[in-house]
Amino acid sequence: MTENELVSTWRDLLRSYHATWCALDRALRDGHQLGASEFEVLDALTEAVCAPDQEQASLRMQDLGASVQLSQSALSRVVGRLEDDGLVTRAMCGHDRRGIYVRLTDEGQTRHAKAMITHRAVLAETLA
Amino acid sequence: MTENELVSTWRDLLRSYHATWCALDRALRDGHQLGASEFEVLDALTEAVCAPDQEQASLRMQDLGASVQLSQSALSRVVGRLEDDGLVTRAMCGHDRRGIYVRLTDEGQTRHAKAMITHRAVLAETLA
DNA sequence: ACAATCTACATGCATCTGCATCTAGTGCAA
DNA sequence: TTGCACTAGATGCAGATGCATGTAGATTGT
Repeated sequence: MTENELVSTWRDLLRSYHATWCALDRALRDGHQLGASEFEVLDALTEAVCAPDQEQASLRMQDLGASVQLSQSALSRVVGRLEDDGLVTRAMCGHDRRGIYVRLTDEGQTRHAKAMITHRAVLAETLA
Repeated sequence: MTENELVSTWRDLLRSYHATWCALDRALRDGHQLGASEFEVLDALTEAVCAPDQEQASLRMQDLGASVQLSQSALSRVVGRLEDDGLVTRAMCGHDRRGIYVRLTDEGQTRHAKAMITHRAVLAETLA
């Protein structure tokens, strides 16, 4: 890949990323009172395969962090907002009391399910 | 493109974007005291093809805005920082006194030329 | 058992961003 | 000319982010 190809690949990437992210954020905010980051976290929680001895649909912060493009501090705050909104709960982890399990509430599942329709629609329009 | 393909395309896009942007920002900041947005603007100015009756390497804010993934207000502030840093100058546009021409200074050209090496290197590593 | 070290998550702080709005200048219409 | 709508760019403000650090709990070596 030549340097010029590299640069124009990067510019295309920037362009699609921004267009899609902005469209997603606006659509989710207008239609579902969710930011794009909030949705990413809900989406990761929904998709999480449950490990054997964990509660349903719950993930440790660090596992969540691995599926989401957010720094550790940003993730902590996004989860905080979701908790304030009643969409997730935080629970202590029994065998490692430093750990926090994040679990979707029923309302969280519902909100995510509705928002997902918007999300997929925006992707279909914008990434086409 | 199925919905699943769409979603995984989007996730890949998110991942490469974040990895590359963060790497760029860190490398440019550490090595050249420039944020990634500042570099984008310098890069756009450098590449600008000069319209007939305009000064060399200068662009109106709105033309700059078209080449860069920033809102109008964010662009205004990035240019402000670059000006404070002595890398660009703002000049009134003669025939439309609302308009502002942004022009690279010599130091701006020098700084961009050095930073470009880092920039291209990071792209080569991270977008590979 | 205890001290030192490491890990998980939260938080203070500075910075950056977008939205809405403001100011100044342009252009058209009566 | 005067008035009104429109455009270019700057800025107040609220919110989000990352870095550095803080706190509490776990782990390791002696």
